[in-house]
Amino acid sequence: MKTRLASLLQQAITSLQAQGELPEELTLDIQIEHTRDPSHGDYASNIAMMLAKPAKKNPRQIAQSIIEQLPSDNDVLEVNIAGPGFINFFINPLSQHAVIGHILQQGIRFGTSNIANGKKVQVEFVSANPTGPLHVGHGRGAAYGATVSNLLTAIGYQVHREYYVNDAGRQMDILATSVWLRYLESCGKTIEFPSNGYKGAYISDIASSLKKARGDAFNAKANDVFNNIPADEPAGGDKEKHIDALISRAKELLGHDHYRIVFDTALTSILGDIRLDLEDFGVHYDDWFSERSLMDNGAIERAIEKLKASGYMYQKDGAWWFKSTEFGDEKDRVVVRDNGLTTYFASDIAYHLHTLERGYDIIDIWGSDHHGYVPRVKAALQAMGADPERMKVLLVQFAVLYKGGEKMQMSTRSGQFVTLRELRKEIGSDAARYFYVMRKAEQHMDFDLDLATSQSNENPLFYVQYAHARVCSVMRLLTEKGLSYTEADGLNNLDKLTQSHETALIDTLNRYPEKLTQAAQNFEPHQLNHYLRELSTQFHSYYNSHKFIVDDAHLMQARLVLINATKQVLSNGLGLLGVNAPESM
RNA sequence: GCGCUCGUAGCUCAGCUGGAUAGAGUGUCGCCCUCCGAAGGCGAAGGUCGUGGGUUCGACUCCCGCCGAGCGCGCCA
Repeated sequence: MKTRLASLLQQAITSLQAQGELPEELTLDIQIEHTRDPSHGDYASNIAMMLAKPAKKNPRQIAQSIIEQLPSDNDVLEVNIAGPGFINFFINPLSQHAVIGHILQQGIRFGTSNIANGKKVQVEFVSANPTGPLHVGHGRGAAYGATVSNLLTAIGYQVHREYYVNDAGRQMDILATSVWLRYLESCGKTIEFPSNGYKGAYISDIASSLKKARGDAFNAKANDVFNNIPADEPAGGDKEKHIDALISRAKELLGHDHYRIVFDTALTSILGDIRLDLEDFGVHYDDWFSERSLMDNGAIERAIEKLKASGYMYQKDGAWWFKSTEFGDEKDRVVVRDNGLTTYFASDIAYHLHTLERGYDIIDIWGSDHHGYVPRVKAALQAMGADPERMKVLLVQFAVLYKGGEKMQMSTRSGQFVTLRELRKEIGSDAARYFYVMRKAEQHMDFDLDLATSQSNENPLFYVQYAHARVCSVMRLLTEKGLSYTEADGLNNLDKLTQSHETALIDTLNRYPEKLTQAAQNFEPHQLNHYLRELSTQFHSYYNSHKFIVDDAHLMQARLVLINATKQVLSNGLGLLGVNAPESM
């Protein structure tokens, strides 16, 4: 309907231009919006006010001229001027009713489109270091990324969901060493556990399963382990130097093969746990991309060569630097360290290049604490001749957890955090998925555990699910009464739906496709979330003021057709959010 | 100090990319079940949109200053 009205306006303006009433040269951006106030009609355009300046005329006068030139349309009942120069359109309610038939006919596909025309895009999200279980902070990125992926798919993108696994680097070495030290403890050794090691209970679990599977294969004497290791922080030393020395010692005492076994056992165990967690959370991936594979197959080396060839690399203090400042970054960045090892940045450059080369545009979903990282990656892509616009970073603020009114501090290292698994156990996947995308992603979010766990009506998810279940309940009752539902009959009697509750509900159903499109294009699941809330509100209100199962058979079928269409849209929307639409509660 | 993000009802947050009288939920206070599920509905109260300027027909929205919050500023990832 919007595009139809825009086209009508376009025609009117064109003929006014031909008559010399409006200047020939105009850059038109015809905006049609839904009115907020029903007394302003169904749709409104501000085009007359936008034309006021170039035409050097009073907006109301322009609006009058446009209306006079407007081609007639059977579904446009009335057009008038209001306020400073708005053009308000009143639409034939019967034309709005047609949406009900569309919804029932298209079913789960209603609202989807192909406006992206199959464009390939990769959404990379969560990608937490496999050094521990996912916590509630990761949960928001998971829910957001999965939902954004669903939304993009719904408007015709070919979406590739990917988890970038940081299975290389120092953090992983710290993990492996932490496991090994716990393993030594399980062998009866007395260990002073490093302050910078991973202290979670899951480390000991991995260590004891290693002990069970391999016996004493990795055993060592405590003296050999700690001999000549610089002091830890509590002992007045440097915790970083302490842990680095322990890593070297672990590699030395275990030898390459055994160290690798400890390392891979830890990695496999934790990553397996993460995968399971995400699956249970309804978050699915097309690929789990290994950082180490980039090293093994030479992709990092190739990327570095490409950067060097671009002329934006230089050597200083024994390291290779990338001149990211040339592209607006705050400072230049090290790509190859003076010890010859590549940085995480180098891996990331190779990873992004690799993705672009496979034909995907990139959507990275990162915690907002990584925002400073964006310019350098874009700079690298640009230096290598790629279009940085093909990479988009969506930042997600961490949710701050509250319990008993107290803010909960979280740290993976110390092992003190609420895991995603615990959260799901307490409030269920549906509530967690819904809660996480209730707010705009870059907005700080307070996640009140007491509220979410209260299972009460304070939880907005129940409200939406309840609307869906209520329709199902009505249909069950219909059957119990020995009555039947005849869709065709209902669709033939839509003109009986004239109550204000009914026209309002139909109007909201009409908005679903554009709402979905908008939510997808702006990467804003919360818009869909709010829409579903609004749709539910109108349904509940309708439910309370009118009975659906009435004596007038035609009216009853018309109403049943309307509430079934509502149920379909609720189900479609909840589905995109990764939430169940229950038949009963 | 510099950079990014953000300040909207008591609380948690929307505000359709510059439009008409700034909206929801929650909380508080009134009502509504002989009735398809009251996990519901109807109504009331609640605001200097952090603050001071600017841009224009028109600003919560765009620009600048200030105040306040979070994050970032490693040859860590």
